[in-house]
Amino acid sequence: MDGQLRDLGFLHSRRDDPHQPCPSEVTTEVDKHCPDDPNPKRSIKELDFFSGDVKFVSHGRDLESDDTGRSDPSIGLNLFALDSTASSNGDTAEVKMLQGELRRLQEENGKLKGMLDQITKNYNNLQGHLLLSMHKQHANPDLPDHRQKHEMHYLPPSPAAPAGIDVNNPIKSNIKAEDELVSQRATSITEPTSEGSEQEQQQPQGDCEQTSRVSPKTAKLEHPESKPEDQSAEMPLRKARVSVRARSEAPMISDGCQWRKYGQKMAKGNPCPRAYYRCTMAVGCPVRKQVQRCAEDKTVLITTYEGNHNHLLPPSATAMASTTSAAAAMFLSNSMASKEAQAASNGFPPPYRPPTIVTLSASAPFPTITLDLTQNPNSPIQLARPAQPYPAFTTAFPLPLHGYTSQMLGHAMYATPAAPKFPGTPFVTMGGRDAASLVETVSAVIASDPGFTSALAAAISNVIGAGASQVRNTDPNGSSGLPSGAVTVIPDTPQLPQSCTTFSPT
DNA sequence: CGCTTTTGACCCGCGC
DNA sequence: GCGCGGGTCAAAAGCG
Repeated sequence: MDGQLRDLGFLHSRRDDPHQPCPSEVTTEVDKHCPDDPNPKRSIKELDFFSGDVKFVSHGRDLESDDTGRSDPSIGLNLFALDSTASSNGDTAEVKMLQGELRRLQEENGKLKGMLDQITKNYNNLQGHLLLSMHKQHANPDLPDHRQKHEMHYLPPSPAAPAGIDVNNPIKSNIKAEDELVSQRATSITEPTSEGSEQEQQQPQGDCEQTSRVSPKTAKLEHPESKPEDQSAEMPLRKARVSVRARSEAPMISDGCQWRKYGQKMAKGNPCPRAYYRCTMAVGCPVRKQVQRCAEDKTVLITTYEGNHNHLLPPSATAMASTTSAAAAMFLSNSMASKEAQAASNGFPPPYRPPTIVTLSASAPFPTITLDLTQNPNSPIQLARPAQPYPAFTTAFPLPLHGYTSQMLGHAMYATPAAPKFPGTPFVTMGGRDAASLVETVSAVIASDPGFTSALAAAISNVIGAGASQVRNTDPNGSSGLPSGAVTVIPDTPQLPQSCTTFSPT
């Protein structure tokens, strides 16, 4: 998890927060999109959510890895260029002050690392408990009826989900995802093949893991000869979607996939038109997405995904796909056993008390889980250390970096009927499976903040002093020509080993 | 010229 | 049956 958190890279917005002035001292890619942008059309085109080649390396890591006061050139951010300049100016007092600050930051980094290690251990323990309990539940034929019926709602009617996560069987996919997360946490993730998915589902119930993945109920529902009335009665939710709410001035967020617009409609109750896109990365890809601005807040862009990709996704697309699919899986699995999840969550130790809430509606023909990246119920967000030297982070970076991973999910997650409105519908807390997709959701949360890049730049410049180095953002297309002093962000956004945009348990 | 976007028409499900 | 709204189609227009 250390690597995952450190590598929480992601995401920068091509179009920065419109409410923030373009940085002057700190030069970022955002500068390209200032009003004097020579290519204004491009600049406001899209908010790049999960650009795969965007990297972010925590300065703490730099400090730890290099005590000489020089940053790793491969990282590209010369955080300590001031040392030489200060020395050349003979300002030894300032140098000493900076060195003291450096030591203090190193100590802080060590503390945080220790905290992170502890969290990682607890997380792994929790995963183990969760998997164990899930195995027991699947192996237990005396499962309560309501639980079994819930499971049947979402079991796969088709042989296999084509791309990655078996969103039609979230328990199975979650188990797999968690297994792989445990075993390959720090390794690069390769794209799964659809053949792999098929093999998984077609394998006999041999070992314990597969027994847990393929329950007798699963096998029953996979056979089309099941009574139609049974299916219709047991599957009230014919389609599910994942909606992402993000604040952006751009007409569309860039999620790494290629989309072609095929329609636009005026939706009732919203003065903003709804645009319809289909994935064009592969012929016949069934994935659709709708993009519409929120009626209440036009700065909020609502992107709704539907369907499974039938092709492999580029790295830049897997983060969003994993996020949405994980959210969908969480939603489905949680809706299966909301009571159990709530009971379980209440038993979690404080760091793992699931922070995410889900609202469910049994009447929705198209239940939608909404990743709301526009608000933070835990506001105001503060860093763990109040007397911190990164004021820009506390003001512009809406992520609670308390060190407790669960709190990173401060943004609410909703499951609603198609319209992403949040009335006072009953909600349940998410179960421990949240942890499996924590990183993806966190990445989305960070991505949601269009001011993240500028905040990062401001924070760094605040640490090292203005003008020490130019801080640039990376161009998702790699065309910006990263200077040596640039902030480099690790591209391997942590992701689930599988990826698909979302799911359709039809 | 090929691809994408636009936009009116059409289809379908649902409620009355 | 009718109207409404959501979703899709497909011809025309735009663009590089």
